[in-house]
Amino acid sequence: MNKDRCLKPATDEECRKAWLTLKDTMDIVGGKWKLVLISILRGGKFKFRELAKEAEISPRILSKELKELEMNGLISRTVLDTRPITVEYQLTPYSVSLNELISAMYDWGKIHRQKITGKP
Amino acid sequence: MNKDRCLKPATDEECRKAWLTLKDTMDIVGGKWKLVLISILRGGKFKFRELAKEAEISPRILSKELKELEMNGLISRTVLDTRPITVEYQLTPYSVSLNELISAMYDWGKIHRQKITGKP
DNA sequence: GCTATGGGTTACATAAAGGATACCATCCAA
DNA sequence: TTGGATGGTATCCTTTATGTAACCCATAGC
Repeated sequence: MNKDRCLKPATDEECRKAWLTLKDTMDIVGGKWKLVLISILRGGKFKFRELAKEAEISPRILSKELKELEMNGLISRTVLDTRPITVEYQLTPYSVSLNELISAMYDWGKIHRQKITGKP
Repeated sequence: MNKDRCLKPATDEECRKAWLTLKDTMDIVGGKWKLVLISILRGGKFKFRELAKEAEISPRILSKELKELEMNGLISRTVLDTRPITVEYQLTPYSVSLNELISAMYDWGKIHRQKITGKP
């Protein structure tokens, strides 16, 4: 099917698949924190508490979000043999595949803000 | 700032703005129904009950989602002078500005599914 | 008046997401 | 043996999102 539009010639099944794919993406980078954490991690490696402080997120939620991002191959978790141990989180090479998407979201957000505020 | 990465040289303030912009976008096209409705409306005009049936969404939620999409200029609502009156919803020309974003979401969803399932 | 159609709204209930706080475990150093 | 650093968990609670069912309003036909 045409990826840009779900036009009438497409079957219902094809249309459904199209937005299921969109839904998959939303499930993985949607929610309040995923893109915030990815944005922060674009700045380099962070330890658990550093991330918590940077994002102003509670440890419970941070822990959950990091697990989900790791499960989806977007970040890696490295335990360092220090005393006491420290854990570093960083983006994986695979996470680069999100660049276009994030860029598109950022661009549209700017376009839309211009439209709403009327400012250039 | 560099729109692709939030690197260390950027100030905290700039980083914050970057993900606030991402958040704006998520607020408008995120959630369970927005992209589903936009996808459906790419197929043409729909009346209220047609949309409800097509998306399998309850009238209460549909009403709310349509109002939000309309407020953001993405769809238009036209009352037709029929008996009883009917109301048509359709995408606005502005909604075309979302094409790149939706395309990027769709592409990444496919890429990611391939990675997860291992299938081509 | 009774019923049907189209476009919703209201009131209520449940599910999912997010947050605050305290706490646990380990290691080490004073 | 007490206390700080680090990486979390456990518990409880609030807020937001979504769902269900019934209902309201106008009009038209019978």
